[in-house]
Amino acid sequence: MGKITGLERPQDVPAKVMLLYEAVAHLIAEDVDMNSISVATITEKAGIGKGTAYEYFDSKDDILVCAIIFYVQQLYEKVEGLLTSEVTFAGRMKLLLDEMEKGQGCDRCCSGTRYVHIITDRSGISRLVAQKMQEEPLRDYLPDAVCERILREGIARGEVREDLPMEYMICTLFSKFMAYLMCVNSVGSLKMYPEKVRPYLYRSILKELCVREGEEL
Amino acid sequence: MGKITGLERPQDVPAKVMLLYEAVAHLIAEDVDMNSISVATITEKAGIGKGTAYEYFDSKDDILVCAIIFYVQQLYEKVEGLLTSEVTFAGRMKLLLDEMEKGQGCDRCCSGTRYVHIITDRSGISRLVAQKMQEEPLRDYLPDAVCERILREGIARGEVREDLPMEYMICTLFSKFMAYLMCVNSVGSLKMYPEKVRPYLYRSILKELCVREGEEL
Amino acid sequence: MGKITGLERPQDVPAKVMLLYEAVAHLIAEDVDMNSISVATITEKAGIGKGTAYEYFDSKDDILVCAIIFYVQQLYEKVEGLLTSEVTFAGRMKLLLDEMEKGQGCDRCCSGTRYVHIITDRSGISRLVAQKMQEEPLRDYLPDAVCERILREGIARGEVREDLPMEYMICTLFSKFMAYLMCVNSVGSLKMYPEKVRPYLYRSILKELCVREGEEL
Amino acid sequence: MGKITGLERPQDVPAKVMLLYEAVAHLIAEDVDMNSISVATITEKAGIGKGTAYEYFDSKDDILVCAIIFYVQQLYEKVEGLLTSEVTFAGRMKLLLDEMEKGQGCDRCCSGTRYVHIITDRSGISRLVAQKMQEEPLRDYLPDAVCERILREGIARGEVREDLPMEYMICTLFSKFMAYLMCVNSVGSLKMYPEKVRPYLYRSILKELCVREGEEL
DNA sequence: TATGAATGAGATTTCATTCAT
DNA sequence: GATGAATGAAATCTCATTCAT
Repeated sequence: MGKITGLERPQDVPAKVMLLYEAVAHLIAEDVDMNSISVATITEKAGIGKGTAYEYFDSKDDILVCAIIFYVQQLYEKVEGLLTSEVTFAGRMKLLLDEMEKGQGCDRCCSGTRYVHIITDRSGISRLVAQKMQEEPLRDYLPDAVCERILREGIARGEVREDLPMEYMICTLFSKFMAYLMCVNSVGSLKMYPEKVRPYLYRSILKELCVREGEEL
Repeated sequence: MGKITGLERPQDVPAKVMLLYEAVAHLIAEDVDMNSISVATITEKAGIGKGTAYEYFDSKDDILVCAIIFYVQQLYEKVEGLLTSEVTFAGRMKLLLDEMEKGQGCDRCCSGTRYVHIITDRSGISRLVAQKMQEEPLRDYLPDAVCERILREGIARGEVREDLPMEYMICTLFSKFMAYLMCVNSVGSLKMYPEKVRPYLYRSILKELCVREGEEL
Repeated sequence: MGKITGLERPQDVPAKVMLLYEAVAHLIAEDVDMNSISVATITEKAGIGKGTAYEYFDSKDDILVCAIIFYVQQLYEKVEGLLTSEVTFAGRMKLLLDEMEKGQGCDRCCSGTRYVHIITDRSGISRLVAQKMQEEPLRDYLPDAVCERILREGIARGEVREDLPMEYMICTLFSKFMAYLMCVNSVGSLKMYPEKVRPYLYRSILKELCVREGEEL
Repeated sequence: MGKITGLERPQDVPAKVMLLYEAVAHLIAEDVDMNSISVATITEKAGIGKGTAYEYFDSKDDILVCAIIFYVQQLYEKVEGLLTSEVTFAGRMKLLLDEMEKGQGCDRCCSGTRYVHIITDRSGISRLVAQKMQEEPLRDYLPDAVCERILREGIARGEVREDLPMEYMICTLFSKFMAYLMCVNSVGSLKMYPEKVRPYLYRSILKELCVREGEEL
C-alpha cells in the first residue's frame, strides 16, 4: 500500500527498504542517470524481489524520491552535528569545507555536486524531489535555508556583517560552497587542485561576509 | 548513415535537422527530462517523420547530443560577440550579467541553469555531451575556458589581479555567474529578486578579482 | 488443505469463510467483474489476512466458486420456502414474481440478472460454477430443474396443461422469468416500468401454460 | 495513436486490425473469458507483433470493445438483410429463428447467447461495450430497439396487436428469442432439442402478439 | 490458526529502430 | 530523401501463492 514516505527515521526504515535506498544510492554514485534507473536494476542490486519494492512504494518514482529524500535528511543531520559542535562562523566554514572535501561517500547519492545537480533540475525525478522538499520539515533542509540560518546566527554573534542584504549573503555563501564542490569533484573540465583553491576560498568568505577578517587558516 | 556531427555551422544545418534541434530545445525548455525524451516526441514536435530522424542521426542519443552541442555553440557565439564589443573587464562583467538576466529564450535549451545542470551531470545524455565537449574546438566553449580567457585578458590589460592563483579566480568567477543564474531562475528555493542581488554581486566580482575597485554600476 | 466445498450448511460455515463469502457477494453486487477480482481485494474487504483464505481454500477460483455456490443454495432455499408456503401454480407464479421484484439484496451476488449472466457464460469462473452445479445435489437447484418441478407439480394438481412438451414449457417459463428480471434490472437499454409489464406477464404465463386461465391478479 | 473506433465499415478496417478482431472472435468463441484475454494471446493468435496492436488501439480494453462492437454491427447488418428480404411479421419470425439456429459461426463472437451474456453484464469489458452502445448509431442495434422496430412495423401492417403495451411486447419477444438461443446453445442445463421446442415457440409468439394466429409452420 | 511479507511469473504498455514503399 | 507501419525487447506494475512467524 505504499506506506513509506521517505521521512522515517533511519531506525524505523524497514530492512528491505534500506536495501532499496542503498541500491539507489550506489547506482546514482555510479553515475547512472536517475531518470533512467529501472526497478529491475534497483531490486536486483538490492538483492530482493521486484514485487517487494511495490509492497513499500506505490511506484518507481516513489522509490527514487524517497531514497533521495532519505539521504538529504542524512546529509542535513550530519551538517546539524557539525553546527552543534562548533558555534563560531569561521569555525563552521572550516568544518563545512572539510566535510565537502571528504564527503564523497558512495552511499550518499545526494552529496556534493549531485545535490547541486538535483537542485538545478526542474524535470523528472528532481522535480518530484523539489516538490516534496517544499513540505515541512524538509524545507529547512534546503541549502539556502541552512545558509540563512548560519548567517543569522553569525549576525547574532556579531561575527557577520549586518549591512548587506540577507539575500545577497545567502547567494554568495551558497555560490562559494558550490564552487568548492565543483573543484573537489572536478566538474566539467574544471581540473583543479582543491588544496590550492581552498585557503583563498575560505578567506574570501570571511572577508566578504564577516565584520572583521577571520584569523589565518 | 548519420552524417550530422552537431558541429555544422547554422547555415549548413539541413532544414529537417534544424526542425529536430528546435523540437529538442522546446522540449527541454518545457522541462521535459532530457534522458526521457522519446524519438516519437521529438519528430512529432518537429513535424517530420520518425524515420527521417534516422536519415541524419544514428541514434536517439545522437539527436539529443547534437542538438545540445549546437545550442552550446550558439551560446558561445553570442558571448563571443559581447566580448568583441567590449574589452574592459568591468564592462564585460556588466554585459554578461545583462545577458544572463534576459537570456531565457525558450529556443536555447542550454542557456542559464540548464547549462549548469548539464555540466554538473555525469550520467545519460549529459555524459555524452561532456565527452564530446572535450574535443576541439568545443573545449574552448566550456564555461571555465571562457572564464579563464576573460581573466587572462583582464590581467593583460592590467585590470585583474595577478597575485591570485588562476584556478581560484576561475572558480570564483564561475561560481558568481552560477549564483546569479540561479537567482534569475529562482532555482531551488532561492527565491530572490535579481535586481536586489545584482549590484552587490557585480561589485563583489570587481572587488575580489580586480586591481582597483570598478566604478559604480 | 482446502476443505471447504461450498456445500456446507450456513451454520457450518466457519466465521472467516463467511466473511470471505460476504466480501465476494458485495464485490459482485458492486459490479466488479467476477474473473478480475483479486484475492487481496476479497480478503481486504473481508477484513482478514490474505494467507487465511488459503487455509480454507486451495485457490482463488475455489473461493469464488464456493461463494457463488453458497449463494445459489441460499437462493434455492428461499425459493423452496416460497413453494412450501403456497401450492397452487398461479399463487407460486405470483410469489416468484414478487420475489424477483424486491430480490436485489446486495448480499446475494447471484440474484436476478447476475444469475442469468453466470448461466449464459461458459468461461472463467462461470464455467467452474457450471461444472460444480452438475454434481448432486446442486443440479436440482438449477433454474430449469426448479421450473420443471413446479410444472410437474402443476400438472399433478391438474392446473398445468399436459398437451405441451415439457421441454417447451420449461423454456417458456424460464424465458418469462428472465424477461421480468431484465425488466426489473433495466438491463441493456431496456428501460421499462416493471409495474406496467407485470400484470400482462403474469396472465400470459397462466394463459399459455395453464388448463384454465388463472384468476385476475 | 489509437484512431480505430470500431465503427469503421468492414472495407475500411486495416488488415492488421481485422486480424486482431478475428483473433478476439476466435478466442471468445473458444470460451475464453473476455475479461481475462491478454494482449499477448490476441496478437499471437492474430500473428502480429504485440506492439502493433498499440499502433491502432490505446489499450487492451479498446481492442476488445472495438472487436465486439464490430461484430455487433455485422450481426445487425445480417438482421437488416433478413428484414429487408421479408416484410410480414410471421415471415420475419421464421427467418430470425432460422438464423439463430445456424448462427453459431465461430467468427462471430457476439452471436447468440454470448450477446445475451454481454448484455446482462455490468462489469469489465461488457460495461464498456454497453456504454459505447448508447452512442449513435449503435443504440439502434440493441436487441430491444430491433424488437421494437419489428413490432411497430407489424402494427403498421395490421399484423401485430395494438392493445398490448409496447414495453410488454418488446419484453416478450426478446425473451422468446433468448429462450430459443439458450435452447440452441444448450446453455446452462437447458439440454433441449431445438427442433422439438421451435414449432411451439413460433406459434406462441404469433398467438400472443398477433391479431390473428399465424399460419402453420 | 492466522498472518502478511516476499516473490517471480506474467500482464500491459512504451519505444528505439528497421525497412518496404 | 522521406515516411510511418511494424516489431520485440524491455519497462512498469499486479497478483496468486508460499511460508516463516
